[in-house]
Amino acid sequence: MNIGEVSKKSGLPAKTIRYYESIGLLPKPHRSEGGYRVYTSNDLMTLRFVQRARRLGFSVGDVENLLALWRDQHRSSSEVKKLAIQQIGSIDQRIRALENMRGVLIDLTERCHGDERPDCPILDDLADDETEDRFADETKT
Amino acid sequence: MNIGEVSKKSGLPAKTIRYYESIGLLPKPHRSEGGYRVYTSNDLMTLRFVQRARRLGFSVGDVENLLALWRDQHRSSSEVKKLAIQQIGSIDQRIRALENMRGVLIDLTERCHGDERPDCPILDDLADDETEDRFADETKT
DNA sequence: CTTGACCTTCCAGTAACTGGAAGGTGTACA
DNA sequence: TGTACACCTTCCAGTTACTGGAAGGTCAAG
Repeated sequence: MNIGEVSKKSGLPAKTIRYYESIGLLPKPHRSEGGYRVYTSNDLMTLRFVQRARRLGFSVGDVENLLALWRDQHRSSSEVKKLAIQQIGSIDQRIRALENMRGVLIDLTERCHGDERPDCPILDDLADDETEDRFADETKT
Repeated sequence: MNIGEVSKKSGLPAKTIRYYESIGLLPKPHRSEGGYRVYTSNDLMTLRFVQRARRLGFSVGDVENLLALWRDQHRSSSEVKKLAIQQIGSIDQRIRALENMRGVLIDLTERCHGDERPDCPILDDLADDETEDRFADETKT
């Protein structure tokens, strides 16, 4: 299979596959006479694995670890689970941060009449000295 | 005020303030004899505004628009509200994407016993051909 | 007159791609 | 046999929003 085909079958853009190869996440595939990358169905499985792990929000570095564990017949499932649980933690943090933003924005838009007039609590609050803490980052608690 | 002071008072790192200046988000401040940036309390207000808008997740480009509206006495509040509502929409999207990831990960970790043994549904599902759709990106709906 | 905190510019690196240019390959069709 | 066209190659640059670090200038105190 050429890169275009595995790209379609894995859901990873060809550019991205080459990029993953260049950073060492993926092993270098065989090359045809003409210099084209040639992939086996095994390679395709790896690409699928990578694509799914990325979709779950794992960083490229994490995917590297997951791939290593996947290939290691002697891994313990606890190592894998640990990575997954860390990932859930970081996702939870991001969700909380976004929900904070969302809350403030909802409040601001509800108080803004949104018509021709220039006065606007959104801008006022962003500028206002007294409003300090409503914009604070509460994700550290 | 020198940059260190406005940095403390605005919550923006000095590096970031210089960076914002370099990309044209902030106007060039006056300079002292020795070449130090000198900020007025007006400049400080702008820095605070920027910092708060960024904390609400607005992109630097959005902040530029918000700043322009803030400075424009003839703006209509509807323009501001529109930006805020767009921002809520994009936050909602991101939250939904993260919640999808979270759901899949929770399910995977619940099914993984996490002990010494190597067998692990997390890796199996990432690799498995039959598992396709559970990893699909449902944020487009 | 030196120490130390603070400031300056500039270059490079981060994450994870993405776009585009310039050019080679492979094949189907006239 | 030619040529059109899709597909492939490498390489360089750009994206977002900073951040780190080096090399060196400024300023106030002691």
